[in-house]
Amino acid sequence: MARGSRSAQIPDEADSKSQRTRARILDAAAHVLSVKGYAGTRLSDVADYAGLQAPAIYYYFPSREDLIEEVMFAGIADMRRHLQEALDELPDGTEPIDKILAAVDAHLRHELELSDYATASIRNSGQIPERLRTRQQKETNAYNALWLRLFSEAADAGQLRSDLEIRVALGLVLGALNWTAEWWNPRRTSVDTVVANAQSFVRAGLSPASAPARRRRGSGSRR
Amino acid sequence: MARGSRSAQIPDEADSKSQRTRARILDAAAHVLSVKGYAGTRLSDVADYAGLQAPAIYYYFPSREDLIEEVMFAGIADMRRHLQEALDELPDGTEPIDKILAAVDAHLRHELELSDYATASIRNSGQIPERLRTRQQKETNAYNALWLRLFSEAADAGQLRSDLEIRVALGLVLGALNWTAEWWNPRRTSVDTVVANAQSFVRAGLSPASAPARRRRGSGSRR
Amino acid sequence: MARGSRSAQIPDEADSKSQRTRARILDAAAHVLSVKGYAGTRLSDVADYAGLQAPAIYYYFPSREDLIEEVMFAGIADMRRHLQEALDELPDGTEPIDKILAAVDAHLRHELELSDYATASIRNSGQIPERLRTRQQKETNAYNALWLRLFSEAADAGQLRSDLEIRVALGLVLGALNWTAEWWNPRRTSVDTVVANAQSFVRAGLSPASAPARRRRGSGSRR
Amino acid sequence: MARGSRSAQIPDEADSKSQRTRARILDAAAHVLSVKGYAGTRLSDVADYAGLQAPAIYYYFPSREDLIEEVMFAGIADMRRHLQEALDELPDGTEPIDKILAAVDAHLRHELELSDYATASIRNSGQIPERLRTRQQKETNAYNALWLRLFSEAADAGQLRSDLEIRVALGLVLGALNWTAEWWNPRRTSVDTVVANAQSFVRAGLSPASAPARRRRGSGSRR
DNA sequence: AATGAATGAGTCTTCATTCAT
DNA sequence: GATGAATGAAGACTCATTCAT
Repeated sequence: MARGSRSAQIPDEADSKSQRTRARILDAAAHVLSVKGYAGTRLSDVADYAGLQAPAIYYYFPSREDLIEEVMFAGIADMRRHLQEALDELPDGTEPIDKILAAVDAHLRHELELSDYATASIRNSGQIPERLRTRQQKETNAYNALWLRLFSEAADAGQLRSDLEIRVALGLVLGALNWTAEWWNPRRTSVDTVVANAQSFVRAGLSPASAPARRRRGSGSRR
Repeated sequence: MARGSRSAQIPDEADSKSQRTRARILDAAAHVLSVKGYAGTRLSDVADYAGLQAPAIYYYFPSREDLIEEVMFAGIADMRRHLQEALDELPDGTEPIDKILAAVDAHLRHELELSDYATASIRNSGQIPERLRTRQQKETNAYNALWLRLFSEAADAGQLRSDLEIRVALGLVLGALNWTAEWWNPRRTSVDTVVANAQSFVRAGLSPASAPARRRRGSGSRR
Repeated sequence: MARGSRSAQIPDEADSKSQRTRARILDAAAHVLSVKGYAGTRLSDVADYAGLQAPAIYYYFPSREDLIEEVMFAGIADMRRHLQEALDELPDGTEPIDKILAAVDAHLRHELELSDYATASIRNSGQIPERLRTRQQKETNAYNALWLRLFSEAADAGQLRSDLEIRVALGLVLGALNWTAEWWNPRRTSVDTVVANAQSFVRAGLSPASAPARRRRGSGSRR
Repeated sequence: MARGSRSAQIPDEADSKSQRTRARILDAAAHVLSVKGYAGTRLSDVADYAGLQAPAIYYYFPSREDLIEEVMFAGIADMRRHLQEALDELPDGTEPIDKILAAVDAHLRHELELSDYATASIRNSGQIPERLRTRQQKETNAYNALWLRLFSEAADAGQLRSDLEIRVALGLVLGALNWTAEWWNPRRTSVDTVVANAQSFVRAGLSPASAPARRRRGSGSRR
């Protein structure tokens, strides 16, 4: 259930013992948050999970809210970085629709493989109090802007069906992706299968019917 | 933000003053639950929203947990009834894919127009403690079974692309629908638009490419 | 466990339906009080036991405290009346020690056979708040005065051992009697046996050793 | 009114500051319990008496019930230990009746001098809910068994009047002793006086009349 | 004469947070 | 760096009491 820690993904984050403890607390908070929700996240549970006593958390974070805010922020911030990197790696001239499929791949793999942070961030975005949202909101907007640009480019290239409204279509796609965390069972389906199905579903769901169902050239998937 | 009360939807539920108060409390709980999450739902907030004092709740429900359990259960139970009724109304001989589109219509309209219950139920299904899940779980399974049958029939009729795994595709579709509650803004998009986009997206996303994109005959939408 | 109601013992107390309901509430309160103690006595339990709803009690008593006060008062008041009557029935010239034995008989039978009131009164005398004690205190003093007179007369007649202090001896005797409610099991020992043992114990415990252990002439027991 | 703390009586119980605080809470609970009764015992009163805030109690005890259960248990457990020690100190060959008198001495002094625990235990034994009784019940049975053995030995030695039933006589004696806590006023009578009177009363009350009233040789009394 | 419905006060309990060590 | 001990604020729940019917 618990998935990879952030520090393992991000260079220059695991240094001194102190920083490692801090990371352990963040990871624990992300995990508890993704399971219990904002209001249900108790510092004692986080501390248990991190292997220390609750008051120790205060050595690293000024308050419960700050800790949670950082987890939520890291959730989308990492997601955005991950997506940006995936897009940057695409060769010039990649078709808009293939960029979208690459984004589907990046989003899903990050959500399912890498991080309680993503789940925490996704599940609790509607429940945290306003005052914790500022940084997260900006990052979310930036993330959505990335996606929106992809969709706009696809629309401009005639690769988006004309009966779809861009924003609505984007909401539906992101929903399909975000929700996987709720039902995906790694023992029944591999991540690869989920990714492949999602890409197929999204491509067909968005593309104009006239477009011959070209075999995709692996551009959106790393394997 | 607050949407229709259950009792307005369900006949024989709004009778005596007592029953109306009980319904008001349930509606309030559904609303708070959908916004604040399981652990964040305070009886005092529910009471405020229902226009009475917190202890009055105990006149109608034995405990906070019982109240919440009933909301969660009612959430999917109503959803299932709503979907079942929508399917029952379809004319014999309706194509499998059109049944799915009708289900998309029913699901979305219930979620967006009718009920905090659905949102409460959807958002909190992963957060409530085990002991509150029994009834809800059964109902959820039954609901999913309804959908699964639709997808199976579509697959048998060759109306589902062969590169899609039924269960994965279903998860993606339900995710796209469930997530709408998170981003839909009634002031920017009408429910009809969301429904139309979702139906178009789902039809195209599932159907074999060869299938000519027939204009849908309104079978899935009642308006 | 529940023993006789007061009204059955006291003439002119069971009249109209209203008065019977009032008596039922008092009896119920005495019962609950004797089992749960002062603070543990809830009006809802009293109401259950009396076969009505809690608010109905307010038709007969201004408050919980008034109800309890009346039970406590009735407890010793009845006890005193009962003892007084028993003493009044004794023939002139009854020996002081035999009067004490008659009192032992009266006290025990009232406590064990007749009344939750006595038990309630005895068990809770130390726990009720000061302001409820006034009437009860006076009655208790009067009751103790009755006993004290008996002991004084016995002392004057040389029927109390000189190494006993009157008040201490009285405390011990009343303790032996009062405590029977805590251990007596009607299925193992008859009231008659308890009374006989108590009389024997008290007579021997108080009388000067020189006094030949006369067979008692039944003066202290009516059966 | 408040009497000695347990820890003062029991070696190896007053150690670290933490243990002393725990002991203070127990002492306070015993005191409140002996005055207010089971249902009337508020954690806030206990906390006041112990000189801390109510929630601090939860640092030492999992719940109000656990705290009370421990007080009740300690009440008789200490009593039994105290009695056992007193009996163990008696020289071999002590007459059965003198053992009983020694037990009277031990019981009374513990009850009057040492402990709110005894009073709490005695007064509330009938009022606490079943689930708190398990340990206490066992200890009470063991305590009563000690006394019963003493009475049996006395009966076997012909030192108990034949018109007394052992169990009834024991009930009367323990009642006389237990009840002293209800009336004893240290400003009017010394503990020694109460003990002396009780021993005299019990010896005479139990012994066969034929037995010449030997002067007791102080075996049962410390003076 | 009695009840259904509701409330206000109070109690237990949890939990973030502090602080001395 | 971390913990044991403690606190204040808040929340669920109980219960005596009220009031309209």
